[in-house]
Amino acid sequence: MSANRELSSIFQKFATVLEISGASGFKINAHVKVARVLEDLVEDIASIKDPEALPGVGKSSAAKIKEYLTTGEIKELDELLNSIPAGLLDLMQVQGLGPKTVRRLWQEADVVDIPTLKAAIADGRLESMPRMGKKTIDNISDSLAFLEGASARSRIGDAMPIAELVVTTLEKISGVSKIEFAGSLRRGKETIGDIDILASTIEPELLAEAFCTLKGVTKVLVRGVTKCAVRLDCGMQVDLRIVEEDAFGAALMYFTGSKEHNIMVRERAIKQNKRLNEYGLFNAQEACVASHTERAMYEDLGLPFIPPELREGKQELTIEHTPELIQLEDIKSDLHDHTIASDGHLTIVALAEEAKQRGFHTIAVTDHSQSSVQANGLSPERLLQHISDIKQANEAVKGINILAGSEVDIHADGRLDYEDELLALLDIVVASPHSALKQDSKKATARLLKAIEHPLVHIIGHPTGRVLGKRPGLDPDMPSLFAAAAACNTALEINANSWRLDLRDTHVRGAIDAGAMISINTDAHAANDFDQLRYGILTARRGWLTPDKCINCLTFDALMAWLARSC
DNA sequence: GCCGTTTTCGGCCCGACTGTTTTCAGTCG
Repeated sequence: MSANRELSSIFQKFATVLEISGASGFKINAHVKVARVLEDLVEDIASIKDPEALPGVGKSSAAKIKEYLTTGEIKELDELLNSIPAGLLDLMQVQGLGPKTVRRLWQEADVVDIPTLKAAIADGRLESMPRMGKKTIDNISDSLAFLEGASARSRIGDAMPIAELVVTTLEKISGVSKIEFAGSLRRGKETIGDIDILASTIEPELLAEAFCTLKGVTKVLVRGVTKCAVRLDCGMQVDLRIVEEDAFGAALMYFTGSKEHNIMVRERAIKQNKRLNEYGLFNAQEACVASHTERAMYEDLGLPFIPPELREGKQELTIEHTPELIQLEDIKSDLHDHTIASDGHLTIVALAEEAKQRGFHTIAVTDHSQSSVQANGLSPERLLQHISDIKQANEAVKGINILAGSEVDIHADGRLDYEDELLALLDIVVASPHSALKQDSKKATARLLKAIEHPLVHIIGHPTGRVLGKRPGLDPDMPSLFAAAAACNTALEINANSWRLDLRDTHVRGAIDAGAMISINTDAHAANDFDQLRYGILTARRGWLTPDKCINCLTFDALMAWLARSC
């Protein structure tokens, strides 16, 4: 919900202002935590009577939330903002500049924003400040230049192949016994800040040297004994940690995070009179009781193994058994794909052959409908011909079932882009929003509800229409969509394309808790689009999805029975 | 500011690296 997003960024801003103002770190963290809770909240914050019931939201934050919802502002924040130059908040985005330095720059060198910082560097004003040597100033200049050209976070679809290339390159270096990526990438987050690589080696110098001279490295940011960091030509930062092999599990757990998960696990250790850090789990006598594998660490803490995708500091520590989360191998069909009939690059047969190679028993051909002119959407006449072509291909291609379908546009008012008589001829109907993606929340909710409740619709494709980093997409009341999807047995899609990942992770959890079924599809337009399925799986796992809640895991007969269900 | 299976008060994760200083503050994750 947009109010959730607004309030989340307001609390984040609050935290930054508090930092610059020199407030207690715990108070700052409390605000960051509230920002995070609001960002992940699926329900509309305005519909929650008592925000204090949310974990991490106390009396004071709840009052601020209510104040904002009623008046559109938070007085305390406004007063704080008035006490410092607004540009100082931008300065906090510069790598290497923290609250102390920003404050000093302001009070001792009249630096109030990025332009005045640049001017201060140019006229040599900073050089006279204590603890401000040439290297520090050079680093600030470098960070400023980098900040101008960089986008904040990378999509998982960009980061994953780079991380895998770094790992496969470095594992060949002499002495390396273990190497794996950790961090938010291992947790499968849709966007990644930087890539964390963890390695064990008997020749650390050799590995550090190989890492710092990797192809594409434009700057070595850190070069220590156990820690190195580089920046790549694509703008991404990669960190390498070198750890003892015996402590690999402890380090992997620590550097996989999330920070919130680590804190929760650490607190659990403390309650058991133990101490946990990146080197292992230690008892009261300081003896290491677990460190080699993550599994051993969790076990000693009395926890089942927690899959990395669940480690977000939410309810994962309350589980009694490791949930059987969905895996790539569980997917037996792809139910949303395009051919050259609309904007795809493959023929029906080529698409089917590609799907067969991936081990699917079924592929659905769902080209665009008539209103998607930009995507060469099919007129009713062309669709009729297409259905005939698909049925013919289904006869010709052995070893896979080809379903005749459509990705039919959901108009702004919720009507579908084909008449019911035509839709009834199809094996499968995926209904998706493609236009009017800025309409208000109320209209978007009504629009999507109408599509979910339509008896001929099987799946809602990329329900919000968001594109990561480009457009936020629709902002409907998600819980009411989940309830309707459960009641009508309409599946909600996780579009696996890494630009979309829509539904997002938190929505997946909300949908399955409400009893709705999920469909994970690649929306393939070309052969290698099938490779993106892994990102859909990671998002699904982050949403605690198990195979029994996903229609793509059904056998062919079960899938056909599900498609034949009545609303 | 938030929280509670010892607690409504007293904790709140903690180590590595850099740059500058000469023993450590600041930043990062």
